[in-house]
Formats: sequence, C-alpha cells, structure tokens
Amino acid sequence: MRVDARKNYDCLLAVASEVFADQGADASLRDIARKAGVGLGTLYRHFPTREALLETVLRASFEALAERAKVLERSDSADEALLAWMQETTEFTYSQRGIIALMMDAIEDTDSELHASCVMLRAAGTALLTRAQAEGKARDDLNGAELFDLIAALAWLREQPSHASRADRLFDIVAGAVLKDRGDV
Amino acid sequence: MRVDARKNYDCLLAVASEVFADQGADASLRDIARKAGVGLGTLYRHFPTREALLETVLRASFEALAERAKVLERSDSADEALLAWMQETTEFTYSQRGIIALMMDAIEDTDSELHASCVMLRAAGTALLTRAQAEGKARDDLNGAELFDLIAALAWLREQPSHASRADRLFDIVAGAVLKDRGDV
DNA sequence: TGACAAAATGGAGCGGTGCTCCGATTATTC
DNA sequence: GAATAATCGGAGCACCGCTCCATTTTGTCA
Repeated sequence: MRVDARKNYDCLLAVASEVFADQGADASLRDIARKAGVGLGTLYRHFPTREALLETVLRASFEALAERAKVLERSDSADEALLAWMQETTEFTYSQRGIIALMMDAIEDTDSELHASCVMLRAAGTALLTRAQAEGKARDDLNGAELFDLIAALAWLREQPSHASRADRLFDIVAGAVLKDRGDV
Repeated sequence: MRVDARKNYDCLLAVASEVFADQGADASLRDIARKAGVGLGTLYRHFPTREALLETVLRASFEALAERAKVLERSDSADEALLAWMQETTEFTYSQRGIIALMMDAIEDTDSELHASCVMLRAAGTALLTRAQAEGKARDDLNGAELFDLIAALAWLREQPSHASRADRLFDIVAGAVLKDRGDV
C-alpha cells in the first residue's frame, strides 16, 4: 500500500471510530470522509460498505469480547461468568448504538463483513452457556442462538431512551430466565 | 372539510395503510403521496408528521388491542389472558415493521401523535398484569413499564429476519419470566 | 348565474443521504 | 527525469424529509 493511501486509511479509521461512537452506526459516511479531510471516493475504496468500515473499527472490541469469554470460562462460577459476559456484551453494543441491528442482519448473511465477527461472538457466548448448563446453573432448554437473541433484545432495549431507567431491572429479569435456581439475585 | 380535501384524505389513508403494511413504518412518504395521486404538500398538510399519519392509520388497531385487553380481563384465567394479549400485541407490531421503535420513542414524548395510543396500550397491559399478580400467577416484582419493555423487545426481535425461526421459543422464554409456577408450558 | 374569497393543491426547491464513476494528481520505479 | 501505475476527490445521480407558495378548485352570496 502506498504511503499516502496508508495515511488516509489510518485517518479514516480514527475519525470513523470517533464518529460512530458519537452518533451511532448510522452516522453519515460523507461526514466521516469530510472530517478525515478525504474525498468520499477514497472512503469507499478503502471500505466498500458501511459494514466493512464498522468491522474494521470494531474488530479489536469483538476480539476482546471473545477473549474475555475465554478468560471467564476458566473462572470459578459458571453462572456469574455467563452473566458478566452478557452484561459486557450489551454494554459494548450500547457504546455503538445501532450496531446490534446490523449484527442481527449480519449473523445470517455470509456476505456481510460483520458476519465472521458475529458468528465468533455467538460461539463465545454459547461456550459460556454450555458450561453453565453442564454445571446445572443455566436452564437446559436454551441454545446459543437463543442466548444471542436475548442479548440482542437487551441491547436494543438499552438503546431506547425511554427505557434507560429500567435497563438494569430488565437485565436481571432476562438473566433470571437464563439461569435457574438462583433465588433472589 | 371540502369534498376534494376529504377525498384526498381518505385516499391517502387507504394508500398509506397498504404501503406501511408492505414496506414498514419507514416507507417513503413521497411514494405514498405519489401512489395516492396527490402532491407531497397535500400529504403534509393532512398529516404534518409521519407519526400523525401512522396514528390515524393504526388508531383502530390500537383501540382494538385495548378493547381486547378489557375482554380478556373478564376471562377465567388471568395468566392465559396476559399471555394471549402479549402475543396479540407483538403480532400487531410485526404487521407494521418498525413501529415498535417509534412507539418506544413516543411513549415518553408527549408531543408525539402516537403518545396517547402508546400510553393507552401500556395501561391496558398493566391491568392484565396486575390482575395476574393479584391471583398469584405473575411475578410480583414487575410493573407495567417493564412489561411494555419486554413486549417491545419481543416485537423487535420478531422483526429481525435471522430470528424468525426462534420467535415462538423466545416468546415462551420471556413469558416464563413474567409468569410464575407454571411448570412446563 | 356570475363574481369573489377562502380553502386546498402539488410540485419546485433546499439540504441532506448513499453510492458510482472518472479525470486529475501523486507516489513509485526504472 | 520520465513513464507508469496507484490513488485521490468531488461532481453527478437518484433518493430522502420537509417547506413554501403560485395556482387551481370549491363553496358562498349577491
């Protein structure tokens, strides 16, 4: 890659990261190009789709979440590990409003640049769920896809302004549906 | 209202109803005006906002759902009544994809034309919940706002193509979190 | 019936979006 | 230093929501 191309690429990534965090995943790409001092064509050549740009911006976060799941798998408490990961995952998607809807689209769209990341995340969650089930901490009639749906629903709720004050309550309610025999949380 | 105005108003409503059901709540208003054989300005005078148009299109459905809640309140089984209403409400929002997000916005925005309808719906659900709680069928630490959030989350999930095959399962899981002591459903 | 005011119309226009395409520019190589 | 290939950036297209107002239609009243 030519040095000028590299510079623009890096600059676009930095600006996009900021703008997406600030305005959500549906921020104007034209705006990102402008703020990066770059033409729109340049943005589109480096990142042919919005998903491609988002994937690159968020790849590190995705991998961190997957890595975090691996660490939590080695923790003492299988149920608390699962809960912690669910919490961290919903909080991550909240930091990039709008991305959970794209992820739901991407997880079954093998053409999407976000596809691999979503599949990886779902697998990471499934591992934690399976372990919790093996220890009798999570309900057995639940699979990874369903867990992912529940997390997505919580993440979507968290994006709704009117829901803000009840976010923690709803998380507990859904968590209670995933785990079993917890008594009062 | 002048007869020509009345004709356009009715025509717009009929077309909008069809288009919203077909393309979702974010359909192009220009497209609706075009299909109704009417200028864009005419649409905007009759319905100053997208919410106003949606509210008018869906008012009957909103009222039917509230009325349905009243009927269910007189049924034998409080828990089954609550479940049935939750089911019918999520199915209604599914018939107008995208509307649940608008409703979540509207429920705390007193300026929105959808506000009154949303408040009414939430109250209808709250009544069913309260009754179920009084009979010991629903968990006590849940209020109407939280129930509305859960329904909204289910409705949003239902809109996601990747989720389709698990819609019923997820409904049962969430239903299980709302009711108590049901054993196997 | 004919004139006139009020009501209603509809589309041009504004600023924004995503996305494509290509002439101009710049970096690299020989 | 010239040739070449990579890169750039913005004009252009079709769309969006929304406003504004010259024009047309309707209803009323003499």
